Order: sequence, then structure tokens, then C-alpha cells
Amino acid sequence: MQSIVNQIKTAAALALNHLYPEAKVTDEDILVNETKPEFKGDYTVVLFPFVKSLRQNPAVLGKALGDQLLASNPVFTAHETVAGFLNLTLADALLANFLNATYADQSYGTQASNGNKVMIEYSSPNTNKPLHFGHLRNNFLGWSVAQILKTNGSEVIKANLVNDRGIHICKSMIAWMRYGNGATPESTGIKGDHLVGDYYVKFNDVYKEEVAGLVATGKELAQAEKEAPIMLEAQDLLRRWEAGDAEIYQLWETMNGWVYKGFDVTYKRLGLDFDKMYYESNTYLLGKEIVEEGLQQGVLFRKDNGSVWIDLTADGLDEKLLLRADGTSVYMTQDLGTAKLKYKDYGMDSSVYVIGDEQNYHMQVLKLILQKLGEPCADGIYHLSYGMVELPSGRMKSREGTVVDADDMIDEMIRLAKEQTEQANKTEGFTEEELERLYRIIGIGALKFYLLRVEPRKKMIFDPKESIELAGFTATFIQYTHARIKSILRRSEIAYGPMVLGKDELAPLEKSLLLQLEQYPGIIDQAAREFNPSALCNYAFRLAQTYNSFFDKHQVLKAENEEKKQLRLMICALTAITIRNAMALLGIEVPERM
RNA sequence: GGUCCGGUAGCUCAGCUGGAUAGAGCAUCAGCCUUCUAAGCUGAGGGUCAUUGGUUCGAAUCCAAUCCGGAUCACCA
Repeated sequence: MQSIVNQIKTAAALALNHLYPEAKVTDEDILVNETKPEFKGDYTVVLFPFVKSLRQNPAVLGKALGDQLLASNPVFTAHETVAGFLNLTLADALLANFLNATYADQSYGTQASNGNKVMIEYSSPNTNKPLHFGHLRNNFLGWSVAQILKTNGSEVIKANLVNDRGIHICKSMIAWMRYGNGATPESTGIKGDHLVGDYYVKFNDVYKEEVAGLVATGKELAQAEKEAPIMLEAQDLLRRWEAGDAEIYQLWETMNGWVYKGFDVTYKRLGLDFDKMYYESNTYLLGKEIVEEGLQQGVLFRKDNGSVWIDLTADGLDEKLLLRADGTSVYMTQDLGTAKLKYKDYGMDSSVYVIGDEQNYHMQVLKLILQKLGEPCADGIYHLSYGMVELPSGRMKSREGTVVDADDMIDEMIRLAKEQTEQANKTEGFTEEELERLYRIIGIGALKFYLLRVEPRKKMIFDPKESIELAGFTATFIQYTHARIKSILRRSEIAYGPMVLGKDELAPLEKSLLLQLEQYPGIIDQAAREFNPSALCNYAFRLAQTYNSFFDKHQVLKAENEEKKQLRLMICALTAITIRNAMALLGIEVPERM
């Protein structure tokens, strides 16, 4: 069904062309806004663009257009022109029709397939340490955007490219070999990803000591950093791994296995999942043949020492290395190969990379190179760039131990949910299991909402000391609103169903709710186009705000008459569905009671 | 230095395809629970939309310059 705003655009364009055949306006030429609360009306057509072209004064044009709209279209019941703005009042019947059609639609907002296939790569962790708070932003964003696109009609593949090889893993490995004494997650009771992370920290501690020791013997710092024995040993491990050394390969598999088990626990707690896993150990050698082709095409060039480059200076960028002089590949090379592999696997129309803004340049170059190479996957590449999550003290650095651990954060949020629920005396009538579930829903919901409510590209500062609020612009507020509605719906005994509304029967808050509810599919579409879950955070919050005002002002179960009761119950039902569905797109559950 | 991103209320953020007197939340202050859940509602105070210039009937929004903050520009990943 066409949205109300689009109906207005169509009607206004038609009316203008009827009144002024020379106007030749299209739907897209009509600017429709919500009418400001201080004026009478629901939606406003901005007249200024036509004042000039049609050489009419705003008042005359507004009156003519308004009269024509009212005469030709029963969805409008009144109009008023104020200073170039044509304020239109919608018929209650229009909104009643909308309500009748949707109030029982549990999947309200879900669009039919649009034939578009898109891959979202997100999470993509390193396997040498547990997830931290900053990673959560990536994970929540990726999952949510995938869900939004899916609901908006796209076929979506959620992919995870695991960075399971490289020097960083070898650092954990060498520290474990030196100091682990055979420790395992089972023997220590430590979650696998944390155990491996502990040895990564250990590596850095030892490395610092060794460097300091060398400096004390008179070495230059830079030299000492290169010669520290533990670093040399880690580099040796990497070489042995690449050479296929069985012993090393087995340890690598074992420790990665610990990490995956740990990650799985965290992913599961957070409700995150993937359709396709890629591992860099399988992809890091890809891309070399693309380089060969690029050389033949003349897109790439070889320097005297044998290294291969692309010249992007004409595009305002630099020269970029693609193969080292010794023929080995760099990060970019393997990303070129992986992009091609993904496209071969799925042939998707677009490929979204959820990656921090520190890699803006890298992603720009990646896309540009693929375009220059004429790869069909190139144009569909989109970098969903997001800002870093920082602490008041600055960036989180895992090597310096200033990270906020993801698992700790989850525990803390759930603990906080429990504390606040108990403090508010809201635990009555729940079983222990129900309470555990409720605390999880509230705690994790708060965490997700907090990280999704800000536009992705903005960096955000998180102050753990202040902790996260459960009031105001939060998931908790929205969840609470849902629980309030459900409480009413549980008590309603009558069967309610389609109804007819006469003129001017809707109270202002009833009408506002219906207008907002009607906008929901448009919000999903916007969020999908912008890859921006925060649009849904804002929408769900505004809807809950309006509902709470409505709840305060109007009785539902004890409404003035049966008609009103039925109407309000239907509005309640659709509001609950819309809140639940909108929050589901963010990966946030809503409770029946809280 | 080149490129990119950000700068809106004390704090955290919406608003940015140009439209009416720039909005929320938190914090502060004042009200509202014998009535469907007060994790709520109502109201008040709080602004040079970084600065300057330009385009326009109209600029927080577009353009240019400047200032501030951040990212990035490795034969690292």
C-alpha cells in the first residue's frame, strides 16, 4: 500500500497539473512535511517552489490547491494556508482504514522481496583476544543492518571473515608455549578466548621487559624492539606456520578452537549469527592472480626491485603496494582476492563491509582498484564505516589493558537490570527463570540500544563509571512501554475487530499515534537506504513517547464508550506490534511484563 | 603536508535531498499515583547550530575559506 505521504504527493501533483497545465510537476517535485504542532493539520505541502514558477501568490495558490484537493479527494477534510505552507487535515476514515488493515498484522513492516541480494560482512574478529566493547558496536551494527535489509525485502548473507592467522596469533602462541605449562580452558576454568587473550597480554609484558633489558645493555630502542627474543620467536612461529610445520599448525588449531568456543558463547548470548564463515588462513594467499591480470591489463606496474604497485595519484590518492619485492602479498592483495571469492560464491548485487573508520582509506582504495581492474564485484562494495568507541581517557588499547571486555560488560548490564528491577519492587509474580530472562532482555537491550542509537559514522565516548541509564532514550523505556500495552491487552476480554469511523472522532493523541504507526515502513526503508539502525532507535523511542502520553491522557479499558474502547484497543495492539518489530530489527527483545 | 570524517543546550545526541518560532534524553527546578504498570506523564529554565563570507524568497542544512578535534597516507595487519 502506498504511504500517506506518497498519496499526498501524487494527489498534489495531479491537482497542480489540473489547475495549471503548464506546471508539469511530478510527485517528486512535491515537498511534504509533518505539520508543526502549533498549526492545524497533519501534513503540509510546501508551496514556495511553485509560487515562483507559476507566478501565483502563496495565499491564492494554497487556496486553489487546497480546494482542488478537497474537492477531488475524500482523504482530505480541511486545509489552511499559512505563509506559503498548505496545511492539510486527513480524514479519520483514512486512518481507520489503515488501522483495520494492519492492527492484527504480526509482521507489519515486512516488505515483499525486492530481488536484491546483499552480503554483510561484520564482526570479523582477530583470534588472539576476546571481544571488547568496541567490537560490540561492529557486531550490533552488522546484525541489525542485515535484519533491516532483510525486512525491507533484500536477500541477505551475513558473513564473518575471521582473522585467524598472522603475527598476533603467534604472539599468544609463543607466550603460551613459554609460560602456559599446558594450561587449557578446562584446566583453568577460563573461557577460551580470554585464556588466549591472557597470553597475548603476557607476550606484551615479556616483550616490554626484554626490550628494556636490551636497552639497558646499551642497545638502541628500535634495534632492541627488533631483537627481543620473544618477538623473534613469534616471527619464527609465523614462518613455521606458513611452511606447514605440523606441530605449530596443531597448536594453532587448538588455541583457535578455544577462542571459537569462547566467541560462540558470546555470540549466542548476544543473539548474533552468521550464514557464512570465511577464514583468512584460507584466503590470505588469494589475490595474486588478480595482480597478474592487472599487470597484463596495464592497470598495475612493476618496479625495478620486482614489487607491484598501482598508481592512484590521478584519483587524489597515492601509489599503493600490491606485491612485495619478494613476491609475497600484503593485506590489500588478499582483500582483493577475498572480494572476488565472495562474489564467486554468491553473485550478490552489493557487498557491505562493517569496518571501523580507521580503514576508510583502505576501503576506498580497495574499491577503486577493483573498479580499475574491471571486476564485476567492484561497484557493489560499500564500506559501512563507524566511529570508534572511546573511553573518557581516550582510545581503548588491548596492549595497554584499557579495554572494556565485552563479556564483563554484558554481565554488568544484566546485573544492573536486576538491581534496578529489584529496587523498583517489580519482581512480584515472576518465577526465577522468568526473572533471569527478563534481566537478560533488559540488560542486553540497554547495551545494544546504547551502541545503536548514535549514527554509525560518529565516534562515541563511553564512560563506564557513569554506567548505562535505564531511563530516557533507552531500550528500557521502550520495553516498558510495550509491557504496559501488553498489560492492557491481556485484560481486554472483548473481541475487537474492523470498525468504521465518522468525522472528527479521533482525539489528537489517537491521531498522532496512527500517523506515526503509518510511517513505520517508510522508516525501515530509510534505515535500509542509509544502513542506519539509529533511525529505528529514534522512531521506536518517539512512538513510545507518544504512546505514554496517550496512556496518561486516555483510558482504554474504561473508555467513554465501546467504540472508543475498541478503537483504542486496536491502536494499542498495533503499537505493541510495531514496537516489537522495530526493536527486533535492532536485535532487541521486548518483554510481556516488566 | 595530501585525503576523509566530525563540531547543534551544562552533558549525550536528533534534525542535514534547503522551508514555519532549531528538537529529545540526562542533569536542575515545579507539579501529577484510592483510577489500564510512576522504569511513566505535564510544565519551566537552558542555543551566536565552531567562525567568516557566498548562493537563495528562505541556510543548522548547499558552496568557499578559516579554527578546533579525530582518522589515515608503511615492502604492518
